[in-house]
Amino acid sequence: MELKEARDKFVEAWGAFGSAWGINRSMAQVHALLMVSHAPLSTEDVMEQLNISRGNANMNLRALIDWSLVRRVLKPGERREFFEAEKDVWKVATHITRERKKRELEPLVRLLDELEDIPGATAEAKSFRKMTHDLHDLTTRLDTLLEHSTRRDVQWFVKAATTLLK
Amino acid sequence: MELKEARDKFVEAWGAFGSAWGINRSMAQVHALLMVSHAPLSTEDVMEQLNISRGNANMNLRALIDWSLVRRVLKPGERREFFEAEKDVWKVATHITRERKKRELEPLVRLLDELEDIPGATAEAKSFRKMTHDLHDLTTRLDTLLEHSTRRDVQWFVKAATTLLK
DNA sequence: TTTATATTTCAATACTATTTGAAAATATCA
DNA sequence: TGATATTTTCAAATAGTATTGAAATATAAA
Repeated sequence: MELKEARDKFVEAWGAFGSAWGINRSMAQVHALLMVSHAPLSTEDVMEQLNISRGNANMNLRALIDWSLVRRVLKPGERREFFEAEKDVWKVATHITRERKKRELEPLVRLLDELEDIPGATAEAKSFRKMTHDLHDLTTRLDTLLEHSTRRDVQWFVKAATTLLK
Repeated sequence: MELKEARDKFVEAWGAFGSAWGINRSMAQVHALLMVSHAPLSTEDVMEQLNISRGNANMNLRALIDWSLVRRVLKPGERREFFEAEKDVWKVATHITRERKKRELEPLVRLLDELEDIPGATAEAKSFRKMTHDLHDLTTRLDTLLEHSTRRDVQWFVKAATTLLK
C-alpha cells in the first residue's frame, strides 16, 4: 500500500470511528488529516484535501483547537494561518477523554449526586437508590481517574493492566 | 425530590449521556427506564411511559437484548413478554464497553495493523509510521484490557487506580 | 486611508438517523 | 381449525445534524 492510500484509509477510518463515538465525521477527518500530515496545513489545504467547504473547515479547525488537539501555527512572512495536530497519541487520548469527561461525565455525576437521597423505604425506592448509588460510585471513580491522569499515568496504568489481565 | 421525578430525571439524563456517546436516545432511555423499574415491563408499558411508538419500543428492546443489557422475562399465565434490565452497574459497564469494543475498536485495530508496514524512508513516511504504530499500540492495549476485564477485575482496577492517582 | 486577503458567521440546504404506524408474520388459545 | 393477541418489519414521514456558500467582519499590506 502506498503512503497516500494509507493516509486516505486512515482519514476515513478515523472519521467513522469518531462518528460512532459522537464526534462529527468532519471534525474527526480534519483531525486525522492533520495527524497524518507532515507539515502544518492551511484552511485551503484542508478544504481541498477533504472536499469540504470553507465554513465547515473553519468551524472544525476551531473546535479542534478548543479541544487542544490542534494548534495554530504562524509561518513568518505568511499572512494566513496554518494548523498542526498533536501527534503524540497518548496526549491525544488524554485530551479527548478529558474534554468528554468535562462535557458529559461531569453533568451525569452531578445529577447522580442529587439523586443520592431520594426518600422512601419501599423496595422500589431501595432498589432505585442502590442503582443510582452504584452508578454514582462508578462514575465518580472514573471521573477521579481521568482527572488525575497525566500521560505517564495513563501509560503506566494501561500497560500494567494489560499485563496483569492478559 | 420524589421518586417519580428522580426516575424521570435519570431517564432523561441517561438518554442525553448515551446520545453524546453515539447510542441513540431512545435506546438509552428504554434502558434507563428498565434500570429504574422495579418490576419487568411490557412493550406497552415502555411505549406509554416514554411516549414512543410500538415499532420503536420493539426495535430498541431487541437491540438492548442483543447488547446483553436487557433480558426477556416470561410471566406464568401471561401471553406477552416482559423485559428487565441488568441492574448491576459494573456488569452494565462491562457489557457496553465489550459491545463497543467489538463494533468499533476492533475494526480500527485491524486497519492500523495493515498500516503498520507502509514503506518509505522519507521523514513523511517515518512520521506516519510512528503515529499509526503508537495508535496501534494504544488501541491494542485497550482491546486486551477490555477483552480480559471481568467485573471484579474492573472493580479492583478502577479502585486501585483511583487511590493511586488521587 | 484604500485595497487586498483571510477569517468568521449564519440562513438556507442537504444529508442522516430516528421514529412512526399500519400491515404482515407469528404465537397462543379455545 | 379459526379467532385473537402479540410481535416484527419496513417504507414513508419526521426530526435532527452537518454542510454549504456567500455576505459580513476582521486583519494586514500598500
